[in-house]
Amino acid sequence: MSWSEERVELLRKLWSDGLSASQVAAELGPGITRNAVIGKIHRLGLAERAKSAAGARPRPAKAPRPQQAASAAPAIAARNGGHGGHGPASHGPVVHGNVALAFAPQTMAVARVTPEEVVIPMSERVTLMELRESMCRWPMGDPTTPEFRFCGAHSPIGGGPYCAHHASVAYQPAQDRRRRDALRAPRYA
DNA sequence: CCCTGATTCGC
DNA sequence: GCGAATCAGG
Repeated sequence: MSWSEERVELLRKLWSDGLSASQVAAELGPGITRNAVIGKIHRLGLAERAKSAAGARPRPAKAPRPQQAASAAPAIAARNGGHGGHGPASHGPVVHGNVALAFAPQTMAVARVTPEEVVIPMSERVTLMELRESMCRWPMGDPTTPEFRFCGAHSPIGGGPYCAHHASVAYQPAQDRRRRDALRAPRYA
């Protein structure tokens, strides 16, 4: 992998946009590491960035709290904390089942915010390369375009795939299944 | 432990 | 010039 003019140009753009070195590396594709980016940045003399970008939070750590549905989320974590099975594959289905219980009739009325109503800025979303085990895997955008991203918020739901907010929608009760499925599995022409 | 950028130094 | 390894820090 060499630094073609194209790559350097993209590097300059993304870096000046305030993306972190690892984020830039992910955008440039496999074969370009965070270290490679940082090294190049220094060689290009781009080390000093505008403070606005440096002070900003490049990390997608905090997703906006789902105002009311959040109260149901801890119940899910509590339930999952107790059993023995480890590893994503083993507890996935269990999470699903327990969540259905967590959203008992008295609590499920609160899950009225859809993912589309919660604005997660592009800068906080993550690409597949940036997605970590600890991040929310909720897909955002059209997967057939380069703009496709994942939510990326750190998922507090005991080892589950989604952040509290998206879990609240993903696991809506059966009566809302039609709307839920429309949100989860959009068709792309 | 997750991440950040900075620096060194063998290639 | 390049970037993995390492460092110092949040």
